[in-house]
Amino acid sequence: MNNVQEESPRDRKKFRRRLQILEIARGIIASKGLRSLKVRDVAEAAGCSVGSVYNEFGDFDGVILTVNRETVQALTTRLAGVPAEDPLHQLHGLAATYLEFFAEHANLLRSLFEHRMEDDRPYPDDILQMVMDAFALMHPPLLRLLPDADDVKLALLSRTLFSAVHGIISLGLEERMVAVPPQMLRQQIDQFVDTQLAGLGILPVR
Amino acid sequence: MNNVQEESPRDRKKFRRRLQILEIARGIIASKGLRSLKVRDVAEAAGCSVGSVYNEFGDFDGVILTVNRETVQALTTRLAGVPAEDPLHQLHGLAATYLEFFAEHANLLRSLFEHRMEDDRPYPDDILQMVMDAFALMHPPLLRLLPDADDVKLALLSRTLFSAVHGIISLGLEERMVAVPPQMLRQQIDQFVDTQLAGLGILPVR
DNA sequence: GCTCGAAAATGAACAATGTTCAAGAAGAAT
DNA sequence: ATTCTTCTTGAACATTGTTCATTTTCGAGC
Repeated sequence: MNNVQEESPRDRKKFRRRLQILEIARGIIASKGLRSLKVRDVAEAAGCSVGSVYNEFGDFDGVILTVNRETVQALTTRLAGVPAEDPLHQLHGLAATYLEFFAEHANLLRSLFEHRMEDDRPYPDDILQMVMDAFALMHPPLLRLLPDADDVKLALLSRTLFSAVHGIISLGLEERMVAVPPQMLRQQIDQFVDTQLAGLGILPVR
Repeated sequence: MNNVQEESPRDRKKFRRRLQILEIARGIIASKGLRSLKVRDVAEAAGCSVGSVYNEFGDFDGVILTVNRETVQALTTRLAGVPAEDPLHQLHGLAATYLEFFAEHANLLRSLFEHRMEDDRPYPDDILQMVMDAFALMHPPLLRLLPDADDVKLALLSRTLFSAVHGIISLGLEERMVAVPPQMLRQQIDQFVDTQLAGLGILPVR
C-alpha cells in the first residue's frame, strides 16, 4: 500500500478536488478574512456538496488547519531562500522577507496565528512546531556571529528575536488608522534589528 | 439632559444589568475563550432575554468590543502603576507587568488582539488608539534615558519596543507543547530589554 | 460486458447560534 | 387613573456548521 498519491483515476480525482477545495478556501481567507469562510461557499465554488468537504477534511477546522499548514510551509520556503553569505545581511533579510510575506498575505498569517479551535481542543502541535522551526532560521546566522555563545541560549535568542519582529510587524500592519506604509515599517524593522545586534556586541555594517 | 449615569431607578437597573452582562461575558471569555462566548449563555446567566442583550449593545460584537475596551483600560491602569523613579527599572517593570497581566488574562488579551469584525467592518479606532496609548507608556522613561534623541523617533521607538515585547510574550505563552514557564519568559524578556537598551547605548544596571 | 461490493458523493435534515420584531409589560408623565 | 413612552420578552427567522441515510460511482472478479 502506497501512502502517497495513489495512481488510480479515482484517487487522482479525489486528490484534484482536495487541492481545489484548499485553493478556494485559501482565496477566501486571503481576500475576505477567516471569518468570511463558509462551508457552503467553498462547496459551491468547488462544484461539490458540503458532505464532500467533510468527507475529505473531517470538519471545517480541518480545512482551515490545512491551509494554515501550507501557509507556514510557504513562509518557510520563502525564508529559506534568503541568501546566507553574510550572517548580518541574512538576519536583516529574514526580517525583511517576513515583513514582505506578511504584507502580501496578511489574512493568511492572521489565520495562522489567530485561529482558535472549537471548545478548547489544542491547536495541532505540528503547526506550532513548524512555526517555531521557521523562527529558528535565525539560529545559524546568529551562531556565525556569536560563535562562542551557548548554543541553547542562541536557540532561545533566535526564537525571541523572531517573535519580537513578528510582534512589530503584526501590530504595525494592524493600524488601518494612519495606514503605516510598509516602507516605514521596513525602516523600523531594520533599525530594530541593528539595535538588537549592537546590544549583542555586533557592529552594524550598513 | 445628563449624559452620564442618569439617576432614575429605571436607568440604575439598566446600568446594573449592563455591568452584569459585561461581567458574565468577561468571565466566559477569560475562562473558556472568545469562541465559547454565546449570546444565549450570557442572557441566561444574566437572567434576561437575548433581546435585552441586543437592546443594550446593538449586536454581539458590541459586547465583545466593550469587554475589550475594558481590558485595555485595566491594562493601562496596571501599567501606569509601575514606579517611575528610575527609568531603567521602569522599562523593565513595564515589560514585566505586561507579562504578568498577559499570563493572568491570556484569553482576554487574545480577544483584544485577535477578534475580527463581521464582514470586513473596521475594528473601532478608539480601541486601537487605546492600545497604542498603552504602548506609548515606554515613551517617558525612554525620553529620560535619551534626552537628546528626536522626540518623534522616540515615540516610534516606544511603540516598536512594546510591540516587540508583545510578540515575545504572546508567542511565548502560546506553546502548550513544552509549556514555557512564566519564570523563563520573565528572564527572556529582561534579557531582551537589556540587550535592546545596550544597543541604544544605555548600560544595564542590574 | 455484467455483477457485485466497497467507497464516495449527495443534499436534505438537524443543530447551534446570531438577529429581528411584534406584542406585551413596566414605568413615567399628566 | 389614564396615557404615553420605553424597555423587555421570546418566539420566529437567518445563517452556518454537522450528520447520515440514500444514491451514485467505479473498480474487481468472473
